[in-house]
Amino acid sequence: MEARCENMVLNSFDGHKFPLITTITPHENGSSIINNEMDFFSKSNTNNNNPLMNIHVKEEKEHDQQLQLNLNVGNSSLLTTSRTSHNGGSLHTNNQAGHKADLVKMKRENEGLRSMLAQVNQKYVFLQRIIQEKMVTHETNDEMKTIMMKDDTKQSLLVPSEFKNLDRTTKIDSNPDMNKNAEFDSPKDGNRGGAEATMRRARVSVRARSEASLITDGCQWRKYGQKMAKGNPCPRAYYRCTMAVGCPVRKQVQRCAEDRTILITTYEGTHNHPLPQSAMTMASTTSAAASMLLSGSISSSDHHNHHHIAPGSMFSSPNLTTTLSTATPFPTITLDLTSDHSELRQPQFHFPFSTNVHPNIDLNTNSPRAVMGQLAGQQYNNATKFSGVESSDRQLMNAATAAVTSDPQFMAALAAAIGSIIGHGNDNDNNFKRN
DNA sequence: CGAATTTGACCTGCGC
DNA sequence: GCGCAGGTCAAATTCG
Repeated sequence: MEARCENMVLNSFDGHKFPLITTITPHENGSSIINNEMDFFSKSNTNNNNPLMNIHVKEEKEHDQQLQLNLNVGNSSLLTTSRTSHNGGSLHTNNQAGHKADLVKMKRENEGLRSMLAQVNQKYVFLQRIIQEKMVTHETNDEMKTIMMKDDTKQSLLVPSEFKNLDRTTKIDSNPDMNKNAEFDSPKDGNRGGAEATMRRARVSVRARSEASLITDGCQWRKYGQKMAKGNPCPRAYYRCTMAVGCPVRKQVQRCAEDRTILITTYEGTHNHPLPQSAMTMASTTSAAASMLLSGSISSSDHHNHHHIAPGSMFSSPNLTTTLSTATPFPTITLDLTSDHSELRQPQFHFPFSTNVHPNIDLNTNSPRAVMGQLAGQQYNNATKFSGVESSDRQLMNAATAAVTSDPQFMAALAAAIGSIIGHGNDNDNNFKRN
């Protein structure tokens, strides 16, 4: 569906007769790139009423096949990013120097995006092969069933429902509806069983330095309570979202006891209404973090709470450190935006897998989907290699890998979140490239 | 005067 | 069962 929409956009110029500027750019690998640029500002174009006339459209024919391939895997978010970057080259002047500078800049962007797409595709194929192998051997099905039959209660607590459907999954993204449970809903939702409701009460805590009593997240909040919390002289304030009637989202705001310049904002729930653009960054970030938390909440029955991922983990950036706590009644993921936080020098992503795995992920790409794929693939590799991992854990790892990478909703949220992080980073988008 | 905030009461879950 | 702590409710109060 989304891919078809993208094609509609891409093909929306078919009926228009814009002059085509063709240039040939030598590529570093020896081949040449054919650049076709529609000149919307040509004097010959007397009937130019296309609403996209200010958009500088460039198409690199060399990459048509790759682009289509990624469309087919449902990677629309990346394409959106790609098109957005192209939009940055609007031609509002006839200044030739500026035009050339724009071209050079966009060519660089296109090369980066092409690299991202290639890596995404590579990871996608890799993960798909893994899943197909498992499907062929039925190893996953049998062992997962065995695990589920061992302790139904524990299973329901530890394995999100989308994982239970894994044995019915024959193709990634074949049934997006089955992944809807990745969302966490209002704690007031009475249809939830105890364990499942607990899973859905995942919280995302954001630490940020602020003198103000609230951080600006673009939403409208109404304070409905304040309490003194144990162990903190600063009161905790309770807010609910008032952007829509019945929106289940709550947030708690409290100053850090150790450093009162740090404001800790904890979000719970998912907005049931459209968000303004100003609210999208925070909402998508917290949503993605919560989804990651829920999707990663696969743990064996032992209580080794922390899973450490070396610098370069998916939520790490020069200004973002992520930790996860299972000490609280509800799983809480913390996004630390305080630039001088002590853990910044050793950013960690605590993941509630039972094994003390050190993936040491080499994120040599900026692509959100590639990051996800690398993370998932690396988890799979470590799960299969690590001698101390129990067989059931390996299977759960496999299930998690498949489910996380097959959940388009989660992928979209994660892409938005990482995209927002990248958007605030440097121009080279190297926030995720660490060693 | 309506909306937002404050604040004490109340409810719930959990550990002992 | 009791006490504690977290979370929510709603009447009272404040604010624009």
